Amino acid sequence: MSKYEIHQTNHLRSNSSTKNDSSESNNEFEESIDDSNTPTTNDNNNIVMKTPQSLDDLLDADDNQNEENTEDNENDDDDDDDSTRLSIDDHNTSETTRRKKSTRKNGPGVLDVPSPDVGLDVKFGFNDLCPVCGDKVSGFHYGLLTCESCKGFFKRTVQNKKNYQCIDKQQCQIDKTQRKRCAFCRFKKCLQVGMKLEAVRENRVRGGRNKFGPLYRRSRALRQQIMRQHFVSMVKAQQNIMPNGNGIDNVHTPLDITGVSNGNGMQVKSEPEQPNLHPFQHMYSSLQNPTNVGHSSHVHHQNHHPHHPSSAHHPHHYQSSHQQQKSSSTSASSSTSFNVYPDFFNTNTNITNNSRMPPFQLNPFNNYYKTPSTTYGHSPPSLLLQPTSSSLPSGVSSTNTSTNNSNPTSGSSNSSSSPVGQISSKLLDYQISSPTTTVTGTNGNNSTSNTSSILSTLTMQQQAIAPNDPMNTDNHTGTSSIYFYNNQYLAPSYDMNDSNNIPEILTKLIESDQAYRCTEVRYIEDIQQIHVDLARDDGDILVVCSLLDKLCFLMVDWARQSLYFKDIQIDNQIKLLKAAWIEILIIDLIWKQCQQPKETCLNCIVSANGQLLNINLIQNPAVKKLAERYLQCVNDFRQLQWQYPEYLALKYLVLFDPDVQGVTESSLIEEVQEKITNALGEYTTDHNNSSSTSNPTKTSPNQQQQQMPTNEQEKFACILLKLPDVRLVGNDLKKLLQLIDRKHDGKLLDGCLLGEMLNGLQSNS
DNA sequence: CTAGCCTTGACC
DNA sequence: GGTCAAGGCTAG
Repeated sequence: MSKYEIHQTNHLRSNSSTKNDSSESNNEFEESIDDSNTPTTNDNNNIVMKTPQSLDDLLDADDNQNEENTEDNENDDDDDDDSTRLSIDDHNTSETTRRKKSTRKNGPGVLDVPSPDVGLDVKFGFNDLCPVCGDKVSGFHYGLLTCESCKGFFKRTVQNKKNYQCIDKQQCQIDKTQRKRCAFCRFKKCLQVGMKLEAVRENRVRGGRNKFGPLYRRSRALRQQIMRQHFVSMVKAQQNIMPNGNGIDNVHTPLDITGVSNGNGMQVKSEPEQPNLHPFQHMYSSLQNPTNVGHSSHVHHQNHHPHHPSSAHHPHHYQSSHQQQKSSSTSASSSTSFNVYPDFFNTNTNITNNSRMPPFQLNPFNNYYKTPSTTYGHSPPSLLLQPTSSSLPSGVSSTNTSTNNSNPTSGSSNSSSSPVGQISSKLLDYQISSPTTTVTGTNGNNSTSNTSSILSTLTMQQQAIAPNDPMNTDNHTGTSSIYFYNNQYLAPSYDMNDSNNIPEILTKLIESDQAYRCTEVRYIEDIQQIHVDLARDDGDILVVCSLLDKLCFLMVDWARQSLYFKDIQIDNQIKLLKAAWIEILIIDLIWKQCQQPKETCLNCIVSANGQLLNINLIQNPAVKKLAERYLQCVNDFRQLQWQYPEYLALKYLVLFDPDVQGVTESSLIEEVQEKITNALGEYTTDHNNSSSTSNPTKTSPNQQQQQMPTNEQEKFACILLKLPDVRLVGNDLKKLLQLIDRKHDGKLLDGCLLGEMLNGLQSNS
């Protein structure tokens, strides 16, 4: 079994193991997020009409310059799309017929060839495994590549409104041999990996195609690209071994990938029996709110009432969505969802009992945004570094902080106790509180504080610092950007002289990122002043949320200045960000932690503020499990010897998801995604250094199944296949934040960017 | 009930 | 007319 194959299998195991690790939370999470999404969003929509606005504002600054560049791209994309589709379809046309013939007898085969293909699969690692049970994939079914049996099982379950129960702890391992043992866990896993309820037709109409066609097509195209990279890697690896090329008789050249002999006289199908699913399309697109595409009634109900009373009272009782509907009217979703964290904040009556707090204090962020003399009023005095506060545009910040409900300096219509005003004032406060006195000075943007838009302020600051002059930052902050890089925040000190053999696109990404990091330094200083005290009864959740909120801000700031992204229409930018923000955030954190010596943070999460957070101090078991899962991700990436260009590419791949609902420039986005995918594949081929350290030196049983690449072609796949784990962590984090927010009647994150992202994701992801 | 195989039909 | 992802059928 190839590493690639192992990895995918392990991904499945990983899902299962993480389920074991956090089975309760996982399951509960799963229900609670759906549960919380809709009502919370509804609530917020009712209460906070402005929610998208601040994000809009953040992005609108570049609107003017981005409005005119889509048409050509769209045309180009269409061409690309067609060509991609052509190659695929051409290939499929010949292959499918043969496949149908062979699979009838041999079962659904990824490579459509009988036993000899096992060796081929092992060799290339391109075997597709059902994300539910690990059996061989027979095609796209209900949204993703699954095996025939899981397809049928899913169909029967949904059509017949099955009501399963788990006799164990809802943690049953689902694999090919045990998938019959627990229908409850099997169906749960079907949903987890992303099988779409709405793809099961209520009217049982046969034939035809569904609305997922384009998604499937893109998936295939991306999978083909992955395979192409594998072949390129394989060829290069072989050439390294046998420079004369004689050693690659059985290795397909990149040009052969749509139909080549494997050397055994067998036709190797590049697609759809391609490498593992592209993470973005199915495995990785799992656990999303089905609302995106949900049309059938049961989907609708699933979305709105996943947390039905029966599930709360009978944890082993799984109801079909239809049945959930029946019971949903009596569901107290809010209360039941909190059962996930029965002891969360229990001791903090000041927080949980909102009635004791004056209105503006219901939003604890006020404490952090509004305290005079510092942006973070709650921070321990020792951490209240003076440069920040002293560098605040005096008068601006002090005025801001002198009141809890207005931002006079903004001159904004938002300045009031309204949610919009809170957002603006908070972000502006954050913005201005950054040590950027030189920025405001150089740009003459005293007007900054007078502008009505947070974004315009941000834009002013962006313009103040020449983005391509890294040293500018030093002048402004008195702190070398290298200081931060060497302190391993996000961007390492990357020697562009090492850019030999780096794909041009990645070089551009690096340049873009490094330029941004220089402007980012001042914000990082701000963030580094935050101190989290996990020993607090509430886990210092307010500070954590404040930190995350600022990271959201940074992420938006980064994205809107990033290569390619700024060429996208603003409304699409918003959609992409809302869909990807949590994963980008997680990736950033993982990257940061990967830059630290492993020994220094074995059981610690390296927070964005540089603080080491010992997860053993986390009181809540579910949260602790989430932290452990996160650390597992960190460990996996660390073993991959994840490199800076790879990290950047991954962020871009997450961000540029053409399947985000409502995005209108999907072709352009897809083109970027493809470019980055190709570049990443090329880079991992040329710059792999993980093989020497890839021997699993696992320390825990759960990790034993995790596999790391032994060669470059597999590193590429392993990196991509880590995305599902990133998403799982991100989803759980979102659920946690939503639960906490709801625990505070939605006022904890009300009016801040984090809350906006959190509650706005429903319509986009 | 499972899962492999067959039929259907919108889409290309 | 081919594709392929739906639903249907049925032996085990």
